[in-house]
Parts: sequence; structure tokens; C-alpha cells
Amino acid sequence: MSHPDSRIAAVRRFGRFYTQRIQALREAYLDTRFSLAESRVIYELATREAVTATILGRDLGLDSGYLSRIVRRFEADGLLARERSEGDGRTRMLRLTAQGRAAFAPLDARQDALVADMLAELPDAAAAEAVAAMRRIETLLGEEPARGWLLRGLRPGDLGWIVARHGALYAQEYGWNQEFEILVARIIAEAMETFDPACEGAWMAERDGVPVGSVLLVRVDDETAKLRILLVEPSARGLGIGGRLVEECTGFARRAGYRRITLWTHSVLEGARRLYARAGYRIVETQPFRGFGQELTNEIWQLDL
Amino acid sequence: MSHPDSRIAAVRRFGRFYTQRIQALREAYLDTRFSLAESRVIYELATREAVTATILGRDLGLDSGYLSRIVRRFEADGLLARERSEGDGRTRMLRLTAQGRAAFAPLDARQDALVADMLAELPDAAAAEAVAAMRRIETLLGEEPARGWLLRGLRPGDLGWIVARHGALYAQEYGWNQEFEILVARIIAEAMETFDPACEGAWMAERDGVPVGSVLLVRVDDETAKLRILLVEPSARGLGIGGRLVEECTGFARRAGYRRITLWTHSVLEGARRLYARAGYRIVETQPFRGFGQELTNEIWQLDL
DNA sequence: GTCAGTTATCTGCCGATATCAACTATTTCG
DNA sequence: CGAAATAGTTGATATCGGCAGATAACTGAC
Repeated sequence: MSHPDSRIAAVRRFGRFYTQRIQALREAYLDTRFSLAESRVIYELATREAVTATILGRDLGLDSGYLSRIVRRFEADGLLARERSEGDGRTRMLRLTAQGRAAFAPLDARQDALVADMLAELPDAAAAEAVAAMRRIETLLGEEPARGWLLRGLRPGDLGWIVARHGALYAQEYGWNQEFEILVARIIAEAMETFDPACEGAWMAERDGVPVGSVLLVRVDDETAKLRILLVEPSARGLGIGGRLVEECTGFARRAGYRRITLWTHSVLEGARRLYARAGYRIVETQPFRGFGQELTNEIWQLDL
Repeated sequence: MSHPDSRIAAVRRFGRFYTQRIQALREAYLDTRFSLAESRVIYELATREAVTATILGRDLGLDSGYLSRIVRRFEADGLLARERSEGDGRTRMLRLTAQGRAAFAPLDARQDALVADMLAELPDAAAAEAVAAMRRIETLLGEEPARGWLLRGLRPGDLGWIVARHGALYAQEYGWNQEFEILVARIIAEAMETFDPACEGAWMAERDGVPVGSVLLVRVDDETAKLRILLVEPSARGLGIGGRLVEECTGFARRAGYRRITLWTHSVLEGARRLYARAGYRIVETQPFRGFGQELTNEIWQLDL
């Protein structure tokens, strides 16, 4: 994959870059009547219909006591109204008044202007790319990484992804050497050169636009299909992706008229073995195997359809 | 890509996202003896050899009076030394002492750990993409983007990366179909199965822990080597990476005693052709070629050593 | 229903943070 | 040389922001 340390360094450098250059955009509050914290509070209030102080404090990372004072000041200035909520007598719903919105407008406009100025300095394509990159970061690092994922066919780059992730993950998790990655490249090349969509299949699992799993089903003979290179990224395990990939192969093989599916795995691959067992596969043969810098035990599993 | 207004909104949303989620990374200073401002100061001091207070204040956006006090505190604690600079009697060069570096180390480690934790939660591809996106933003918005990169040997996952990026980039830039990605997988598999480190080489260019280029030099016969699958990511072009990769092959081939290097390319690949020409290669043969869903013209180039 | 425990909000307290302006020591420039 | 600019220091001061304790309201177990 690549040296994690230099990724860490890159993220930290971005942090410094950001606080130095982009952070200026958050300073729109200067020469307004608001402090930074106040401007963040009024932004949230203007964006939402009504909030409780606790939620506001949690979202903005503000101390409840500090926030309480800000709210009191805003109320005294007529910028917001507090109403006891009917459901819970402890909480008060905070809501901007018309006057509050009027006070927010210039701040909001100023923020827009600062951002617009920054973007205007860039060629259009560069601005578009920068914005796209920001969106991408949000998606990738976002709070709740969508539990959603999808199954799709192959796209350019997927074959290489399969090779790369097999190489990197098996090296990391089991210490297998480069022989294995080379073997996967050969398997992929040979399988795809003779690929027949009528009786063979390849599926990728994708989450947030990033591949997180793969599987191949190839023809051996009229009655036998072979499941190959099943892989699920560690970070995407536990979502049922592996099971779904195996299932997809089973369904496809049935429809294509095969009588059985075989596959080849190793006794050390606990997770994969559990998947196969749960899908009804049984071990039909084992044999010692020396390769990838290891002493392994090969297993051939089979599922009768 | 989109309406300027929605770009502005996207940039502002990213600002909020960042201060909420990533900003946590800047809070490594909590439970250390330093305040946020102090931790930023000591970071800068640890990174640079020696600085004046004014430069430090400008770079970090700190008030000179405030900074002066921080510096005095650090000096009292023995973390830094001040020496009158010989050129200008007004300025004092600030420099961390050994004790200062020792005090910085745990803070630095903590920052690294926080970032590492964050990245570890992501699929590898997602982490790589997020880092690349950050880097992209820096390049696009930054004053002068860091131009650093390095040349290294193969690591797990690199072979797959080569296949993936060839597949994805040639599809995107020239519309080549999957045949090409499959061919690259085969080339890689065959080259690596018989790889002989004594007379063959493989190099990756890496930036911020992310691969951005590759090249292979393989043996044809005792007198002839072949340069293959040269690639540089679009985002890393213009840094001289391509030229350096070609040069690395030339040097290696000379040392290994080859008499010539040949390579195989296509007339549409303008950038690569310019590189070869500049390195002294000459076209020795061209022939029409149908493949990858295109009508192309193959070229064989050669460099006599 | 009672009571212990929890949650939402407010208030007092107070050190740390950060800003402004005045001041000294040098340097630079006309 | 003298005025203006620059580097850095210091004093005064506002306010930021975190903590602890108080109060009121809710929740769940019994």
C-alpha cells in the first residue's frame, strides 16, 4: 500500500495548511459585533429551525456555562427567543427572532464574500477541483460512514485494485510475500482474457465510491464453476458483504446451470472459511502447501447446487 | 462543475466539517503542559532550525506581545535558547534546546497517534484518497505546494496499483477498454515471476505515502533491456518524476552491462513520447495496431547505451 | 407514589488567553 | 544626521472559557 507515516505527515501538514490559509475564512466575524463563538452560535441558529442549548453546545463543542451566557446576551439584545418546550420542562427551545436574522445577514454575506474572493483567484477548473476534493474528504471522513454499500460490475482500475489489496492485506495480516500478489495478477489476467459474461461473473462491493470487496466466478467445465479471490477490506467487515458476495456467486451459478461450485483456500483464513461453511460449502480435500514464504495447508471446498 | 453559489456553500460546509471533526486532531495539546498556542509555537521551533520571533508570529498569526510572553516562558523553562543575531542587533534567533526537543516529543507522538487512529478507521483506499484530496487542496490553494517525492522499490500492493492506475487512467484519458488493464496484469505477472534483481529493476515514485509513478526494466537478452509500464499520475506530472524514472532505468541498464534499451509505446501518448525523446531514445519501428477498443499506432523506441 | 439517579440549564468563580498601546533598542533610508 | 521603520518587551485589561455547584425537571426501579 504505502508508508503510513508519510500519510500521517500529510494529514498533519494539511491541518497546518488549513488553519493558516483557509481558517481566514472563519474570521468573517471580525469587524462584526460578534465573537467567533457567537458567530458560530448564530450560524447554527439561523440554519436550524429551533434547537436546545445542549444540542447546540454538543455540536459546536462549547461549554454549557459559556453557551448559556452567550444565549442570555443574545436574548437581551432581542436576537433570539426562548420558549419552554412542552414535552420537557427543563429545556428551552432557542429560535432566532426576525431581528436576529437581520443581524446574521451581514455576517453571512461577509463569509460568502470571503469564500467567493478566494475561489475567484483560482482558474475555474482549479476551483471546481478544490471543491470536489473538499466534498470527497467530507464523504470519506464523515461522522457516520454510511453503512450502505452496493454490489456492482467491474470498472477500470478494479482488476488492479483486486491485485493490490490481496497483495497488501495478506502481507500485512499473514506475512505472505510478493509471490502471492504475482499469483493474483496471473489469476486475474488469465480469468479475464477468457472471460465469458454468459457463464462467468465478477462483482465488486463499493462503499462511498471506494471499493471494499471483490469476488470472481469462473467456469471450469459445464458442470463446475470456481469461486476465486473473494476479499473484503478489514474496515468493511461485519456488514455482511462477504456473505452477500458468496451468495451472489451461488445464485449466478444456479441460473447458469452449473451443478457445483468449488474453491481453493487456506486453513489460516479463518474469516473466509466461516463464510464458506455458513453458505453450505464443505471441505473435500486438504493438502500441505509451501509458498508465499509460508508453510500452509491448502483446502478445496465444494458446494453442490 | 457547478453553480458558484453551491461552490461557496460547499467550501463553507467543509469549513464547519473541518473545525468539528478534524480539528480534534489539533487538540493533542490537551493533557500536555502546553496550551494550543504554545504547542503550535513549539512545533514550528522543532521543525525549523532557528527563527526570529517576528517570523514565527507572522506565520502562526500570533500577536507579537503574546508571542513574546510565550517565548519568555519557554526560555525560563529551559526549552529554548535566544541568541542575538550578528547581522541585526534587534532580532534574537530562537532555537529549541535538547530539553525543548524532549518536551516536544510526546506532543508530537500524540498528534501522530490521533491521526493514525483516524486513518485506521478507514478502508485503505479511502485513507489514500482522503490524503490525496488534502494534498490536492493544498496544491490548488497553496502558495507554493511542496514538491517532494521519492523513488523506492516495490512494496506489497504496488503491483496491483500499477495495474489499477494503468487501467483507470488510460480508460479515462484515451478511452481504452478493459483489454488493456488485463494486458498490464499479464505483463506484470510474467515479468515478476521471472524477476531477477541482478539484471532487472522495478521502481515506484511516492509522494505523501501514496504511489504516483512506476517503471519496470526487464531483461530481453544479454545485450537488450526493455523499459515497461512507465506511468506518472496526472496530479504529480510536471515534477520531473517521469524523467527521473527513465533516467533510473538508463543508469541501472548501464551498470548491468546492457548495450541498449527498447520500449514499446503508442503514438497517442504525447507526454511519454516527449520523455523518451528527451532521454535520447529514437523510434526504430512503427506499425498499426488494433486493440483496447481503438485503432492505434504502435511505436518501438530504442536507446543505445 | 417515592426516591435515587440523571439531565438541562444557570450562575459564580477565576485563571488563562489574547489584544492594544506605549516603550526601548536598532536599523534603514533620505 | 534625524526621521521613520522594525524587532521585541511590557503593562493594563477585556473576555474567553472551563469547572463546580445549585436548581428544576425528568426517568426508572421498586
